[in-house]
Amino acid sequence: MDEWKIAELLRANGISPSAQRVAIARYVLGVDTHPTADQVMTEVRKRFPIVSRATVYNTLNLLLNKGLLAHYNMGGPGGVFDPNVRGHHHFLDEETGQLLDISWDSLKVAGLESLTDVEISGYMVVIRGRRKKDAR
Amino acid sequence: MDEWKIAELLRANGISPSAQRVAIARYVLGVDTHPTADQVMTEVRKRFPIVSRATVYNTLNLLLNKGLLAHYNMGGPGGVFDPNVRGHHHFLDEETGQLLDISWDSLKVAGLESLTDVEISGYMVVIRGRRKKDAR
DNA sequence: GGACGGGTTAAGACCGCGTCTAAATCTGGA
DNA sequence: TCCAGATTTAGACGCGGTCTTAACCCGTCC
Repeated sequence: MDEWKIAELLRANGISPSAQRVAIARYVLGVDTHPTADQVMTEVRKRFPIVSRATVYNTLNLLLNKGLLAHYNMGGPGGVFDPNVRGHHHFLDEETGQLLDISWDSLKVAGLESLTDVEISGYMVVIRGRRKKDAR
Repeated sequence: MDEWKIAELLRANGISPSAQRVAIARYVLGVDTHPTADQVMTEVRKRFPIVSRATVYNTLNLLLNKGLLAHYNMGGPGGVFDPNVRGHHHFLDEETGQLLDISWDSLKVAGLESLTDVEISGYMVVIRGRRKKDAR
């Protein structure tokens, strides 16, 4: 996504698109991995050398609040960010700690209707395991 | 569970049952909530006034390594411990941050067999939402 | 009994992640 | 251009958790 479109997107969500914010959003909304805040900072600084830690966190929190980004705390220390805000599931590789996406349609969860006393706003399946060596 | 049985259990897992360890294990293996490390320390100190933070963490990690305890990092800061190590699902209350257990049998996940390139060692469904006021 | 030695504990230093604060800087409108 | 509000920066701070070091306990050997 080019910078213009990112700026558009930010504006559409009520965020003034400063240079720093565009750089951060451009990176984090485009990844197909699940970067930590620190990885975001490192990557953004390659293009935009001096961005303070506070600005990175501020911007990530802005994007979170606007629903443009999701945030998980699965294993390991520190949460990870995920630009894929549509429903999907996760696979946590126990060897590497890597978190991989599993498409929403590949799994079905039955029995949610039995939870009568809660309003469900979302759910996901979290699978832990290892990738098979021969299939990698 | 009385102290004798706790000591037995620890010994059976190769942990020498010191007084501190028994006090910690007795509390954390008996709760039906999901305490943080800090809550464990506070509760244990009610019975065993002076236990250092290091000892609490050491013991919790011992129990984790022996598989007597599980540890999650869902929402909010700091992980929580769970003495229920059999499979079950979780409901995360978005209002209070509370984490509740959902029995394994109440939900069914279909489609796991489509993940052919991984060895699954475990999985759970994580549901986010709010408890209905009128049903509480 | 007294000395030794391994395992356990205590207290506090330390570290990493994230937030907060205060001051400097930028931006856009009058 | 000038001003006011928004944004950014650097560093202090707070919290959760780990590490270090010394003290302690307890069984064994002399």
